[in-house]
Amino acid sequence: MLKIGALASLAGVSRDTLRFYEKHGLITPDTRTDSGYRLYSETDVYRISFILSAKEVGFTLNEIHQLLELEVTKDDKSCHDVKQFVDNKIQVVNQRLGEMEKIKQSLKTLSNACCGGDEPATHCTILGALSVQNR
Amino acid sequence: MLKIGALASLAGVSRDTLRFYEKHGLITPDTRTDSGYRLYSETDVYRISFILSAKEVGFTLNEIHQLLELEVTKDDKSCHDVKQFVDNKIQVVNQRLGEMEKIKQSLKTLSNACCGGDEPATHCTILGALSVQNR
DNA sequence: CTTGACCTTGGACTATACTCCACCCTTTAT
DNA sequence: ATAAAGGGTGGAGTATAGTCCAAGGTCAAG
Ligand SMILES: [Zn+2]
Ligand SMILES: [Zn+2]
Ligand SMILES: [Zn+2]
Ligand SMILES: [Zn+2]
Repeated sequence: MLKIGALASLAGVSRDTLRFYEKHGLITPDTRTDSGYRLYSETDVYRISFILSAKEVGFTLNEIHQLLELEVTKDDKSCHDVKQFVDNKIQVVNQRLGEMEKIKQSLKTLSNACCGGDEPATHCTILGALSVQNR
Repeated sequence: MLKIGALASLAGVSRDTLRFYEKHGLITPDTRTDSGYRLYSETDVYRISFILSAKEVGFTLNEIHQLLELEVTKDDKSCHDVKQFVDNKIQVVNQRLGEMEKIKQSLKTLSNACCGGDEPATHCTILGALSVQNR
């Protein structure tokens, strides 16, 4: 049984983060001492590790919450369910990637049109382009 | 002279948004009526248009604030300054793009390793991979 | 003179992921 | 016995970009 500080240092997060995750349903202490201290099991280190790994590949805490539910109920879930969840996320990431690519192109167009010289920017095409109502 | 509702509908934003932008220094009414109503000049339509255009190419309100300052003081600024501002932003967008690309790759690797079948997910490689401490 | 449209301010709420704080209690060590 | 280390709760603050609401003032028309 680990107290919050022990789990925190084993898992590499702060005590505050653990309490935050608890508030958001990502982890719960197994019990409490009589004085109210949280007591975690050793396997919770892996649970935190799961959370951190999932965060690293771009899942939000909310999505991780859903993933953890998949994990807990994995006897009732199929690989199909899990894979679909990930594939969904890939779609979302792809979409966002497309948007950012468009933004980058717009910025490049803007930048390329500007002379970049040392004269006053009164004639600057960037400032000009932004001032115009485009849609 | 336009009251807030008129400017809002001309510019295609809400009255609340205009007051929000004012609070953040992006726009200020020319005057107020005796009763306290905000009065804007017609050219403020273009100012809002500038803000919206800049938002569309990915600038944050904070950055737009700086851009607007460039615009106002364009006699003292050079094209070089303006271009540099945009080029900076391109760098930031590029970095973010790289991060998201990495995330996408991780997700794809995860997805590809999963059989996607209808059997229980107890053996699922996705769940497995996330549980393992990677770093 | 009253209704309705429009305006004012201030403050609360949304999502995301925490961090930091005050104030207090418990446990451990000297 | 006492001090330090660690734990508890509740609430505020961070950044981003607003939205929504309440309570009240103003203005034109019927
Ligand atoms: Zn130039
Ligand atoms: Zn220029
Ligand atoms: Zn499988
Ligand atoms: Zn699987």
